[in-house]
Amino acid sequence: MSSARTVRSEINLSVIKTACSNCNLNELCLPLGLSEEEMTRLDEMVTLRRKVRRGEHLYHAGQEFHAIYAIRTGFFKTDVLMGDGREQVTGFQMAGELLGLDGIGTETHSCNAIALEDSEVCAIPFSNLEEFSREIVTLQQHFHKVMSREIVRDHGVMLLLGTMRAEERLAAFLLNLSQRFTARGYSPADFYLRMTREEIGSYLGLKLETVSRLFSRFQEEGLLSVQQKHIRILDIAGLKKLMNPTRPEA
Amino acid sequence: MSSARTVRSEINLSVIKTACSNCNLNELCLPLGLSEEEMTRLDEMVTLRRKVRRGEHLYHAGQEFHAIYAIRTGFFKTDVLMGDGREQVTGFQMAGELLGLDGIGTETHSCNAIALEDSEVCAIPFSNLEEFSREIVTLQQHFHKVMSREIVRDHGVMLLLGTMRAEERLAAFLLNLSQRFTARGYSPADFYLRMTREEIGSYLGLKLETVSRLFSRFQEEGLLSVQQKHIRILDIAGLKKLMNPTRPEA
DNA sequence: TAATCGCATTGACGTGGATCAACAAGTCAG
DNA sequence: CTGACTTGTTGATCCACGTCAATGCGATTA
Repeated sequence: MSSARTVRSEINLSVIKTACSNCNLNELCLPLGLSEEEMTRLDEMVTLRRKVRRGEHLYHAGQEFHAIYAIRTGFFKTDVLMGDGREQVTGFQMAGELLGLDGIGTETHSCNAIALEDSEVCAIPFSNLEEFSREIVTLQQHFHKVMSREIVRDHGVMLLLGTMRAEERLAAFLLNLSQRFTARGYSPADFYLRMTREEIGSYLGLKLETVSRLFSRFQEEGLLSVQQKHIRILDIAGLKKLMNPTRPEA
Repeated sequence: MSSARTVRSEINLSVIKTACSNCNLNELCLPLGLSEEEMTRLDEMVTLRRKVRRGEHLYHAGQEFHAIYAIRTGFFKTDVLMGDGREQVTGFQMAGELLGLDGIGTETHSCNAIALEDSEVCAIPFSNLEEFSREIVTLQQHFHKVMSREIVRDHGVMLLLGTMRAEERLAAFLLNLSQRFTARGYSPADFYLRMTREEIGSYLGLKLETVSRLFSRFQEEGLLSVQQKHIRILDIAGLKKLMNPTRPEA
């Protein structure tokens, strides 16, 4: 149906045409809720696939913005850097999630997006996205929801950073990962972390030593089994209780 | 030109029709960038004015979402509450800024919006906003930018909460307020805080005593003059230097 | 002008997490 | 397999900020 899928062989192999309509992520990603017909129209949107290898940037802070990226496979972190080198990780993103929303406002990316494992993304030129979302109401609504949910997620992180204690933060973090892995069909209780202790710490506003100690303590307490990056959650309820301590008095 | 502005006298006075085209805030608010003709079309959008008195909620977390609110006059805070009563203030909003973006994703507000002084907002039914932004490209683009900037702002708060020390946080907070007052034509250096020390502390991830002590210290150091809620910034450069300490070594 | 109330200031002291430091365990190149 | 390097663990100590408590101050009402 779309002759645009023909790829001239001399083109860089890491940049190839892709189609939402036969992507198994479309239930998690931008096309959610679109009819088959709308989805094939979405395919017309010039979406290029791009490979990003572990450690490489998908985009840099300061770089000009022109596309939103949907993660096809892999795992990313986004961060912002302070003048003196301090880093704040603002999020970890996995398959089906969008990257680059931060760039719309100023037409310049405001953070760095770095692959934590070899990954593949679909690039969606933003002008196309805006054009299509004027025509396809479902797409417009869904896109607005995605942005709004990002804002709500950020508020959750503020709550975490502003008012939770270290152990609550790590528990919240693990439960969040668990839930997202589940949504992707992976085990809720058994997974490999793609990020270092330092990156976890940066995200949670803690130092890597504190994160490491907490992992050890959670293990001692029978909540987790930890072998470096391999985590098994042994007591989900216990973790949840850590996060939501019933108020001491009253 | 718009007969819709006729107000039946029996209608609750706190809910009256309003028009963007003769609002002096339109350079800061949603209509930014619209042509005169587009602006008059925007007026057709059923925008109702609503008064919210000091201490009252504009909306509650959990309440059903149907409108975005543009602040006409006044000052708000938004916050999220934890099960055990801990509060995280997620932002302070002033004239021309939008409230309610958090509700789009789930069609339910995820935070509380509370007036810190007697205020007035314009309610913009979200379905209308989506409809109009399908027709008016400028409006669509501007709305997307506003949402994106909210995300970027939130990342800034994460940076603040996750990696800055107490004095850096307060300096950043004051400079941010100063800049926003300036954009509204007020003095960059002389203003009244509308929020308590506790609310500032909640926003900055600090306790009210720490905030109070920092105000005192900044005053001793000649950076500020503080008399309760009346702040005069005496040394903007000094505050900026506090926020961006040149790295000690290297 | 006194009484009440909410908010702000200040001091004394305690502590959660940071810092500093040593070491262990992976990982990768050759 | 070896050595170099990155990442993770653990202990000892420190300190920025929290906690607890007393006092002050300004606004409001009587």
